[in-house]
Amino acid sequence: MTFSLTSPFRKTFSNSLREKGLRPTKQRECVYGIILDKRDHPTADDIYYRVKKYLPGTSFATVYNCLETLVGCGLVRQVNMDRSPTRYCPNLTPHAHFKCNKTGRIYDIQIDEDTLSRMNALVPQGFEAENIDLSFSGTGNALEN
Amino acid sequence: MTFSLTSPFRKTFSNSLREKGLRPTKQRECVYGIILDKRDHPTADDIYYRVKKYLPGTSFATVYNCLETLVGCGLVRQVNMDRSPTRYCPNLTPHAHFKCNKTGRIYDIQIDEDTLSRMNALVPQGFEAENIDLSFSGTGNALEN
DNA sequence: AGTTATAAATGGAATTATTCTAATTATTAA
DNA sequence: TTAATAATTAGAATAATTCCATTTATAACT
Repeated sequence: MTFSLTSPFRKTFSNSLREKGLRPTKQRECVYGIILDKRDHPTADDIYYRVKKYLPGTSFATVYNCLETLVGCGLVRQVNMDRSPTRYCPNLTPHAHFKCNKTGRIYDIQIDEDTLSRMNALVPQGFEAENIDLSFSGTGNALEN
Repeated sequence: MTFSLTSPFRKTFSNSLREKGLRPTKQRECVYGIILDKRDHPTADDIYYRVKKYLPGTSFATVYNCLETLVGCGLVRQVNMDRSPTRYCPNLTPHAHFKCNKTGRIYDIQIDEDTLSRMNALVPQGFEAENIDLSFSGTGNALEN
């Protein structure tokens, strides 16, 4: 059994790939579906084991390849916190991340327009920011811990 | 020949270490001096080769050990951009980093109090941020490139 | 449908930054 | 000056990721 995207996601998925002349393979669909599914910022390793349940023949290289492709198409984003393994996130709105040092869990934090533009205003003349990255670490939601 | 800190830095250096019951060794002084010297955000690798000029017997493990110690004492800060090697920075004021994708160079960007407090205000109730990290990447200072 | 050209997937080896380990050397306190 | 402890050392180990050569799947064209 393969991991099937629901219709609107499937459309976004194949359109984004086709726009770049790339093929919507079942491995790519599965990886994308898994990232959309739990939204728990899984690592490549996490994704690998989840993909295996649907497509047992999948290799690590494929997971990395798929992730690179999905990132390249703008379908998912990489989240890097310090030197820990890269995590993947389907939330494409401007947001920051908060990592709880106790649980390792990562939370999305929305950034309002005003704060976002202030942050962008920090960039000096002559510099052109393509990417902005804001992250926090500390102790997470006391209620959940 | 060893790398000697100028008097005010040397004092900060040995005080910070002694406060934690750690020894101000020549390797630690050298690593710290090198980070203060060029302020170009060197990697452990960069630091290793620079240290070797002064203390040829120094090993990689020592460089990593020294860096860990210096970070632990709050004398230097780690700068992580994506998955690239960790860089080290003696600037302890609140500041962001800008990485030029063309040259690889990293620039410090000051963060004003107002913007900083707005960023901190993004953290939701129940979360306690110990660390905040803001970084940009894109194309750097056109005049310098 | 069948062929062909090309893109993607695969398994395993290689790479890279970093950490660990056990033995040696240096520093500090008594 | 010695003893206790901390730091350094060389090299092995690890972990995440990338590379490579081969096989398989996909899409375009008969």
